[in-house]
Amino acid sequence: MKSEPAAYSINDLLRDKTTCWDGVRNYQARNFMRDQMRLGDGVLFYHSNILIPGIVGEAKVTREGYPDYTAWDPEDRHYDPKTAPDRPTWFMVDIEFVRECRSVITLTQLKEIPGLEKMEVVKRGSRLSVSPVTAEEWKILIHLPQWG
DNA sequence: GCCAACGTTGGC
DNA sequence: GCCAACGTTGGC
Repeated sequence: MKSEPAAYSINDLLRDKTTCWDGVRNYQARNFMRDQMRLGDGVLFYHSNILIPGIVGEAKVTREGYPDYTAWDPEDRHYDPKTAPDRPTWFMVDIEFVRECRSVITLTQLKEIPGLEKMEVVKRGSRLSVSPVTAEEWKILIHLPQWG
């Protein structure tokens, strides 16, 4: 899961322990949260739009897909006037902090590791804020020395 | 700050 | 349903 640290960082998650992943307004990303993420699933927390983008920590899913209520809040930055009150368009999951990397697994490094070529985040022009990680990719990533 | 990539919108 | 215009994302 990608986040701009200026908006919400791994340290924010460390402080909060848990958070709802609200504000996603992209159908593909929504589908992953609504249909594929399951209780206990591992999550890699990625910082985007920063000097050194990359994976900075691990989290896990603590609540499966449910309606993102911010879509109905006119005061919210992600308000979606087209979403009917009784029929949610947007979904989110809850995640919980697991651990922080000792050092960032940088995007540059990710691009050099064999077996990660197909990861969404590694692809050029990738804009999906939520994307799946295969079991093989997870195995490679979770054993990197940056976890400490 | 630039710009490529790409999703969304809206006119036709 | 096409496609140009536009807006957003995000690496650099």
